[in-house]
Amino acid sequence: MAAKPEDGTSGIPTLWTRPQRPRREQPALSREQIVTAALALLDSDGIEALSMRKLGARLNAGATSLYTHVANKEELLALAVDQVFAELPLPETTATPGDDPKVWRTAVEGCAEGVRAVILRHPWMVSVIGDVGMVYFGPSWMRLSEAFLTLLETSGLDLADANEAMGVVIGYTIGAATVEAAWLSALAKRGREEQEWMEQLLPAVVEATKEHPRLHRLYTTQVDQEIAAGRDTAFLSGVRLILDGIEASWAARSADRTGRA
Amino acid sequence: MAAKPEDGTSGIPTLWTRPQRPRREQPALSREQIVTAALALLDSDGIEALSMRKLGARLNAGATSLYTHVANKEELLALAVDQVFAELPLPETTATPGDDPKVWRTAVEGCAEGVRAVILRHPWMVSVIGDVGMVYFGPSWMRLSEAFLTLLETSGLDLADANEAMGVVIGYTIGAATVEAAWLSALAKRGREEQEWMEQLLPAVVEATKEHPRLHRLYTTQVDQEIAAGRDTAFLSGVRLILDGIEASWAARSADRTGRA
DNA sequence: CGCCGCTCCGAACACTGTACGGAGACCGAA
DNA sequence: TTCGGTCTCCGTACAGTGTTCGGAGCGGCG
Repeated sequence: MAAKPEDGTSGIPTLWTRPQRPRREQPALSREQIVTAALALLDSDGIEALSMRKLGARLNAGATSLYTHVANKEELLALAVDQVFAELPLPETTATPGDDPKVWRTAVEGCAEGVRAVILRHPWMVSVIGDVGMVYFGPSWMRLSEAFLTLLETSGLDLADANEAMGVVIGYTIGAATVEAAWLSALAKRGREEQEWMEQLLPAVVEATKEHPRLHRLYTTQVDQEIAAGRDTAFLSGVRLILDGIEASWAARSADRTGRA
Repeated sequence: MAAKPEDGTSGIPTLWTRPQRPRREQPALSREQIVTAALALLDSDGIEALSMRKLGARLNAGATSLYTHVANKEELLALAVDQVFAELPLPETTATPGDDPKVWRTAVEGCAEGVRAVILRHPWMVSVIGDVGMVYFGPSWMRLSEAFLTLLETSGLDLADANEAMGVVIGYTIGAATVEAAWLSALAKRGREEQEWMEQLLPAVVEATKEHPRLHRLYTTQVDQEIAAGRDTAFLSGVRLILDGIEASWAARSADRTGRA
């Protein structure tokens, strides 16, 4: 009875009104294209909005067409994560062993802040980072690691120490950003602003912490200034704390070496 | 024609052969029961094996019965996560301000190791921790935080500093454990042992790091001793690094206070 | 007795990821 | 030119998924 909408043909496809597939100038779909479209979808509508069908539709393609360019949804997500890390500017690596610690410290701080920012900018990453264990062998992440190690090594650490230091800084960064992003996207999902949510939730939390005096004090006195802007500086001072530790143990170790020699 | 298997009745249910619902001695299903069953399923078969139907089946119940005790799958997962953190022994809080730093340091180390261990013991947590931002208001986590803060505060930090210190340690712990667990469960999903996977994958990775000299060196020389046992000590030394930083800035700050007074 | 509230659940809905087979387009060889 | 092969795209189909809804059986209360 009714013709399909948007079709312009009668119900039964005849010889004359056949779909007329698009001419193939060039493959029309590419892995890069797919990944960037996926990224756009993820950023705008979040992780649970990404389905192969919706993604296909965005590219004017069928869902199953994607599978000629990407093995899996999982692989697609891994590619997306790597793509995100590609945004990061690499730390500059101009430090030399004699330098003021400030030089490499600020470089490391900047790097950590960059990773955190990238995660907060794409909050869906936290629901994905646990599933794609192989990201750490992706090209973008490798580039970043290499630059990071270069920075630390040219500042005087040997490779093993540099690796350890990187592990600590990156570990902290990922953990802190994960916690923050989880919190933020929990808020976003419920469609609240951080401020007003706090106003509504805090009383309940405070009530629930009757027998946790320290948490109670924390929430009643601290939290107002910890919101939003406070998170940035809190993160940064965490990094600085870690850098203090690294610097101290580094100093101790190189003193040990020279003292022994 | 064929009667349903296991049914013992003919095809059409008559007055006599009616299902005979189980008598209701007591509600037969409870939130706790559901959560523990979910935990068992998650631990044995991983995150993607948990579906409401399978979980129901394990409890000799229909899938939809679960919804009278739990609002969502998401809420169920949040409960499971909280349940897992309930496993943790709380740190002992017997430190006093004058004590040898070793006292609170080892307590903090133990606490961090506990959190990490719990995550590694339930690797599915990492695919879930990013989605349930509210865990940090769950009772178990609150208990843990309170104990942690108590420990630090009775050791001489004021609450704000204690909170910052806790943030750093916990952040690092979650991040490091996330990375480890993601890696481990990526291995597990492919059904390989860590050792043999390394043997197969490493050459490829080393090959892929031709233009990343530091990563190259790292993988060719370091990795063998970083496997398995090495990860524990690597994590611990990371925590120690952080504690160095905390202790230093703590000393500096209290010196500042007494000097000023 | 009727009525309410609670628990359990079968059926159904709207979607999901992905395997498969086929259709058309391109290209190089015969 | 024609033929075969390869590559890309995709309609269909399958085996699930989370969740809603209406109803059924039950216990207890009036």
